[in-house]
Amino acid sequence: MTFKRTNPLALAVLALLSERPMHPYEMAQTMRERHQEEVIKLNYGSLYTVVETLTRHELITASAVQKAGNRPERTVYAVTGAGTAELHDWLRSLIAEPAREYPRFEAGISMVGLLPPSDALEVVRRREAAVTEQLTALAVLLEKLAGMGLPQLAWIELDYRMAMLRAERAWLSWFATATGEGTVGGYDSWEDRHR
Amino acid sequence: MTFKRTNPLALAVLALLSERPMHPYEMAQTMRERHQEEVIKLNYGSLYTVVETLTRHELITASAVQKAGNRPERTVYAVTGAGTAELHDWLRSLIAEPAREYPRFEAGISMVGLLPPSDALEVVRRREAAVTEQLTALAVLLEKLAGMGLPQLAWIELDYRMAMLRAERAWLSWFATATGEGTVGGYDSWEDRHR
DNA sequence: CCCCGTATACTCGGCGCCGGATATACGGGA
DNA sequence: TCCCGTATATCCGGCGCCGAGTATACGGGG
Repeated sequence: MTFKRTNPLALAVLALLSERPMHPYEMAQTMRERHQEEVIKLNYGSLYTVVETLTRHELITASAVQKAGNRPERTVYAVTGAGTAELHDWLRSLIAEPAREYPRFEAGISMVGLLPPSDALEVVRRREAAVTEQLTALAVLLEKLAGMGLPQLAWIELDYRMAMLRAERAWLSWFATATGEGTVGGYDSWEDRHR
Repeated sequence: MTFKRTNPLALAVLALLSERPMHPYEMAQTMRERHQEEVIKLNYGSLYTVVETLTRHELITASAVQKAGNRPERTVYAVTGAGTAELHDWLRSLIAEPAREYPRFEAGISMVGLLPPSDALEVVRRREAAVTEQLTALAVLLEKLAGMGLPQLAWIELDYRMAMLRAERAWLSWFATATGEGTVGGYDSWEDRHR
């Protein structure tokens, strides 16, 4: 069976191992240091599962079993040729081909008519505030990274995320206003349903 | 153990059953007809699992077992009081509180430096084209729904999605241009790494 | 009247993901 | 020297999700 590109954590593993061989725990540490866990969900349990799966598909191999002092053994892995190929191909398709991902907010907002308009207005405003907070937090982080001398390419994903969050905030602001003024299409029957 | 709000399909089930009692297969049909599967991932296997879980938590109950002709038995479910409360509360938190969702594109673009600049430019342009296609497809669908007399509130999630897609397209366009011109921060070392 | 494709309605095995458990080593304070 | 909190490194049971499989009924063409 061919390798299924499900968990992006596997992508991170391939990327890390193409720098140098590592053992799983070290991969996790490195991801933390580089703020990669902001972008790719990291979970120790999943990490070991992913490493095992990659090994089974011969995209990485156990290159050594170290034993320093009396510490538990640690298995060091290295990327194979097929692994490097997989990394690049996966990366290209990840960027080139948008994938349907079913964001939870879309599910929520699609049912907003189930809430009374006043409640809807309140929760949307709360989200707007939360998004604004995320934006300022990102701006701070970005300031810090740029201050450390990192080039834009090193935090390009944060740039993207900020653009998306700004767009979301603008939409939320519009929707809140339209709901408050009662100018959103279908407002009258919406209000009628809730009395 | 308290009910975990993981699968949004459970939200759809609660919403459908607060209209009227249904059996699982009918829920699926209804979701299809209303284009809900565009927003919430529908899978028969998951549907039955979700229904069972909701039953276990007494958010819905099997209200009847029908047997029409010689067809297989079908179990009809109805929402309980606790279920209605859960629906509203879940909905409110889904809208009010942004959840980290790790979009795959963020993972991809964060590693774009691993590709040579020319390859990066190509795949980003391809995504830009794909996003544009999605936008025109959505515009067509939206035209159709509006033509059927449905109010804006009935397709508000498509409105949101279009706003997000437009923002993404704008960002992709900027990034492609900056990469092509070599004006993205860190371009020189990026190019150097790939010769 | 038979055949076969489609619709109806659900079932089931497998697998990946998660979070908590496990076990040892190290370092600093009392 | 003892204790305990933190770091190191991995393991494992359970569960939810997925997609393919099953079985019957209906309806239209030949």
